[in-house]
Amino acid sequence: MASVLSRRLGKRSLLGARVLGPSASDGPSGASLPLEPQAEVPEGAAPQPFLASKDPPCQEQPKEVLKALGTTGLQQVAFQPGQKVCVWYGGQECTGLVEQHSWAEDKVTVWLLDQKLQICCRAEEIWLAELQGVMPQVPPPEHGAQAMAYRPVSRNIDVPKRKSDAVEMDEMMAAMVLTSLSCSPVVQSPPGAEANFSASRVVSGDPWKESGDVSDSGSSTTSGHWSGSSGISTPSPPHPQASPKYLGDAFGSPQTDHGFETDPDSFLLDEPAPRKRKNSVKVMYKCLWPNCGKVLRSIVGIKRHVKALHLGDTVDSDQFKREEDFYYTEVQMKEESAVAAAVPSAPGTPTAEPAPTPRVTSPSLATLPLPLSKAQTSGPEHSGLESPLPSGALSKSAPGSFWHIQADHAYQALPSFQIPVSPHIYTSISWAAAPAAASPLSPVRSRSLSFSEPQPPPAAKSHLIVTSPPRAQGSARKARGEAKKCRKVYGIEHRDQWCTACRWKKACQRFLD
DNA sequence: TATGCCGGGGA
DNA sequence: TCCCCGGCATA
Repeated sequence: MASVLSRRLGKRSLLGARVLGPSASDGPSGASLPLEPQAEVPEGAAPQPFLASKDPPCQEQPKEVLKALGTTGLQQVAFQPGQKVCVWYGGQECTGLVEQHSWAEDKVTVWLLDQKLQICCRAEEIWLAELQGVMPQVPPPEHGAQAMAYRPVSRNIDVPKRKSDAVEMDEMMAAMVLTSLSCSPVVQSPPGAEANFSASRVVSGDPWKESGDVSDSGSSTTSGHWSGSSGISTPSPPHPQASPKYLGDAFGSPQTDHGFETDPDSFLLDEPAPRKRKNSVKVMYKCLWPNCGKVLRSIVGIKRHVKALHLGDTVDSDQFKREEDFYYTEVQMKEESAVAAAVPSAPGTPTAEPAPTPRVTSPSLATLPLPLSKAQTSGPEHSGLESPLPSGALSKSAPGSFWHIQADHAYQALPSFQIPVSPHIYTSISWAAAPAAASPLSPVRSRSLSFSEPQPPPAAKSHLIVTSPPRAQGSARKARGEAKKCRKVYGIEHRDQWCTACRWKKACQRFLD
């Protein structure tokens, strides 16, 4: 556990290092960015600052102008490529050329002449340069088109021809934008900090290609995730809000740094289940979500499962990032059962239906308090698992007194038994220090036995060896008591004074706890 | 490392 | 059944 824990903590520490900081956008642009899902970002996911979508001077002007022109809706303005427009960007009004106007999303891609970069914003945030009197070098051919742009009629423009391309491009841009929003915190930086950088980058190369590099600048590990896929065709990593279809991808947490998320997991994916114990105990990961109980073999799988199926859309902000860590638990089970449990549910196929074997245990797990808060789950494992256990027949019918009733040789009256298979098990909250091991005789395991016993369908679990309650209780390894044992009392040199049990290295019968 | 004790085995 | 001990878990 320690390794896993440390690794997990390590991941968290890595996450803590991610740069997606508050972005401290003091400018007009950054301030509105996180709150405005519609806000656009320069395409290419470049960390270019975004223009203020809500900037009053920006919006009022075009509104008035358009209203004056009898426009029914701002969104109806048609911009044509090459059109010279004004846009509020970087706290100032900038002129640029329209590159594309996506009608479907009402977004306009504008090439800023001053900044020499490309931005994407809503049509309503753009107004024609002529109306401002800022029409120095408008190409004559576009003049007529500009005039038509004032009319909200798309019929004057060859919309169908452009629409498909524009939509496609805008979808891509939107994807990249969303990606950059979630991956590249630099995007939210104040314009001034990035203007030069972005400009130089864009000027020197294809803006589309910049996404990957820019992502690199945001986080070195982030690039590993999607810079490779930042090609023109599929640039978008999942964004749960925008593209729920990507929920299946475990790394779609919107506000998380995908790079940090992905890389450690990819390591974990390949590594064998940590801490295999001598008795072929295999570590599984069980979903603690109520009524789920899915068991997967890999952390990646369980995270993916939790994220995709349970957290999914709720993962919306930093405070929820990696929340899935708290919805799964490590489970140790014997190899055979582990395999049986793992086979039906491959990590790569996170489905809602639990694996056969784990499902049997799920009712109990379903009673677990949902670890909604870290404080709630920060307790040791038994806080979650053992509390429901006493309801089991074993626990109630076999108090510890039974053990104490045993005679001096009680240990001999307790034939050893092995639990061949089963979800016996100790579980531990993933980030809590787990017991060093699940000894076959540990009390934890004993509880686990009772924990598994009330399972309804015994027939379906024929592999579960039903053990007699007294034995189950008696065989539980006694917790180390505070009472002095013969060895301590009499010392090793007076071994003859020890109780028989102590002499035989059995549980002391003289100084019962 | 010391202690407690389970599991196993020999007598 | 008595007795012992290897080995493991835990403090």
